Amino acid sequence: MVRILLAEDDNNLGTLLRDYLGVKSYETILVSDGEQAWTKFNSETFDLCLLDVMMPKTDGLTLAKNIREINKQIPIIFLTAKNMEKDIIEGFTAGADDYITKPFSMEELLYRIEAILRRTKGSVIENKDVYEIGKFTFYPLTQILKIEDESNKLTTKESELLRLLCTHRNEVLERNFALKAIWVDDNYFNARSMDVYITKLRKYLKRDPSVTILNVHGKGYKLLTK
Amino acid sequence: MVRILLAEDDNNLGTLLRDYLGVKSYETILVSDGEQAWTKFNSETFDLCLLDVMMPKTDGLTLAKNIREINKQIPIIFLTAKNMEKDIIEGFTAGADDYITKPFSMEELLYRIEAILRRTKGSVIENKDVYEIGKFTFYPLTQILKIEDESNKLTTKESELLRLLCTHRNEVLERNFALKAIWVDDNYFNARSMDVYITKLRKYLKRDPSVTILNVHGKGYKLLTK
DNA sequence: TATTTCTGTTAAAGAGTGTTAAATCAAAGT
DNA sequence: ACTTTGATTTAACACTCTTTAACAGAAATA
Repeated sequence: MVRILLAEDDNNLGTLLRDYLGVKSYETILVSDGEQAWTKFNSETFDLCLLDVMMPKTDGLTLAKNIREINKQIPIIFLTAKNMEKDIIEGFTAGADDYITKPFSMEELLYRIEAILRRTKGSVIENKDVYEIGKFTFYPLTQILKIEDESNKLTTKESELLRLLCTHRNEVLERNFALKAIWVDDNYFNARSMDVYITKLRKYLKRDPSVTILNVHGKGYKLLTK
Repeated sequence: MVRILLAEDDNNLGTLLRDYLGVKSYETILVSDGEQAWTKFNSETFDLCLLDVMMPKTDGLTLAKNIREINKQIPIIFLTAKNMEKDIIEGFTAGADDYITKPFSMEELLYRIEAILRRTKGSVIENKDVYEIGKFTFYPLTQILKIEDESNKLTTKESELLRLLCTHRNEVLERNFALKAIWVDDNYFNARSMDVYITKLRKYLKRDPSVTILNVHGKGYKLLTK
């Protein structure tokens, strides 16, 4: 059972998140300011912290700094407002941590959480580490894509994108979702970068013609294995 | 046989839905509050839940949460009032689930149900992935339309529209229905856009003169294969 | 018949995508 | 610190998809 400490002062959003994460079977403890969060953190054990940056008493960034002093491992995800200075956040999110910008969809947040847990804890989550794609076998952990005699070591970005396509097989993987998940920021240039990676993946996947990455105009991509 | 658990406290609407879904050969069990629904859910097996959000005893959202705890797979569609907070619903409908806003047409609901079953269970429904249209063969998944030697890769919109025409073969596909299904919004411009696509499809289908897309003035289109 | 609304068709504009190559960046070794 | 290597981003160009505009014709309505 994964335990999450959620510090969020907007009570509506807070309970919504707690309930949603609960449904997804994460045990989530909700507190509404930085001081409570600090107290909770010191009296119980958690696997992940979800901290609003703007909070009463102690703000999220300071809180994170304090938490880091006594625990260098625990993943921290910040919930930030859209207009927040990027520099400030990035200073704190270096390392294994991450942040997500309001407003975000529940699905997005869930993806971040799973991604981080996948990296830190080993396979708490349904961390499938083998995908069969037509004649290919894809090992996201080692980033290796095999077909018959040939074996390719994918780069990080290639592998992450292919993995997302796999988890959304036969349905549309939305551009924005993939961008936010892999590139964090979904600006024009990252979008173009992603296009380049789609081309790379298509090149790899050419050896089995029954495998296609289909574009859905204005939406995203669909991985088909006919 | 697909089994649906329908929880709806308005008895008129409830029986109406049950009968309609019955005609469409979904075995539908109707209950009128959240507690009954919970009891039924635990004593029998279902393929899909259709839950009114506002219900006596246990409301739909809470019920869904309970159901989720013991079954992570089953698709849940909420029936919601028009004025309900979108955020709240979306929080719970992320993932494989969906919701539909009252008032809705039966056909609309049916379309949602089929869409969801298509995604979750593999092809319970006429998730036909091949349609024969006169001398043509149409593969909606890969968006390919074949006739004899010629093979055309359709665009997303072309393919979706042709697919809808196929599922309504020999009956009228209503403009509004197609617009909502494909374009989401049924405003003037999208309607004109759809006209353009009808022209495109007719152009493709010219090679077999026994295939016609007939206009039904003021209603929609009918795909005929004589 | 006159008028309005709806449909058919074509072409253009605008936005999105595919691809290749060069530039930049970052890590690792010398 | 310098160089090398490989990954990633940026740039450039061609092309595709979708929407919008424009005009013409058909069907309904008064």
